[in-house]
Amino acid sequence: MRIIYMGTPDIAAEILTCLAESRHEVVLAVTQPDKPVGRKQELKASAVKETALRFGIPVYQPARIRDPEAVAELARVVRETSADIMVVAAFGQILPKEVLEMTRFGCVNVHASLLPAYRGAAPIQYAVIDGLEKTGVTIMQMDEGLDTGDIIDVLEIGIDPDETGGSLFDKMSAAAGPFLLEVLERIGEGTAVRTPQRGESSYAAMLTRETGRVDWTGTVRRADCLIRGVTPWPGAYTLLSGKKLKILGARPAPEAAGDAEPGTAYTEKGRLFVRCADGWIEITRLQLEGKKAMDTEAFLRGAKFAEGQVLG
RNA sequence: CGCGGGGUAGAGCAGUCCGGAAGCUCGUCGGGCUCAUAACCCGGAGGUCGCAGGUUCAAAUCCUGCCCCCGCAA
Repeated sequence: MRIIYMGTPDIAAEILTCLAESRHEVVLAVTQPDKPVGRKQELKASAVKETALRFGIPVYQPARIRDPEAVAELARVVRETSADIMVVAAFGQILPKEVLEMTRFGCVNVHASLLPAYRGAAPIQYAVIDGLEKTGVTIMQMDEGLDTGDIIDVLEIGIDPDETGGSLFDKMSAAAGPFLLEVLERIGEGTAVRTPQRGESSYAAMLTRETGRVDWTGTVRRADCLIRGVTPWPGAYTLLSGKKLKILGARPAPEAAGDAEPGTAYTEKGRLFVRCADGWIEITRLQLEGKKAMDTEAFLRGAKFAEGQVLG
């Protein structure tokens, strides 16, 4: 099939790679405009743009896909390339009806959750934050709502006890491409079955940096899931004497005994434990504002800690 | 010119404001104690103090320029 692809971040780029290497032809990659990034505010291309350029696929970066100008451009490409379908994965913009109906097979979306749960921007991280045991990839026929279209197929993916947002991202990225190819096959043959979404829906809003702030008054399990879910982005953190302390690695420490106020830090032999409502969590790797990331053991050699110090 | 922290022994830090012998914790090497030990005791090695200039009798410390790392913001 001739495909118009829309997507932006890493996961979308991996799926694009899979398509580009398949027998299908990607005739255009639509992605978000380059954005200023980093300390120097240099413009950076999205992962999808970089991948598209690598495969020699034309790139289109409309500020708003709903603008008449952008719709007209897409229509032109569809006409000139006889594109059959649009595939959308983490694109970041809502498509107008004209675009949805522009090609023979319409628009299909690859979404990283078992819909209708976790519609929206951050389904992967929230699956970990909420402590789920499984999630999945859903491919659906897009409609005008936000992740509300009819389901074509789902692929379940297990979440490990030590899963992080990043590791789950990798698992889903790797699984999504081949799964999509399979589904495209059925769509092309006309054997794809579309089923309305059933069950209770939920919404996974975009993560902000504040999402990563650990609430030590919650349970160990909640803190553990949150830390893993927001790792490596936006990253978990707490405050140490008013400075931001990133938590890069942590694990529940059921072996640690004793009670203390939530947030109390306890150090022993190069290890650092923090008290939650119902137990202790060990921080294994961290980074203080302005400093490099390091293992807790190294950090504690600098002896910045007073015993009984409270974090948060 | 966005704001801010930092570059000192293998690791993590103090010392810089108020120039005047290079320190701390850990690691490492050797010895001792011990049934034994990641515990304890004694001793040792290891550093062009990011780079280049300048001021000074004397610079990690003051002045100038440059390089690199990181937090915020976006």
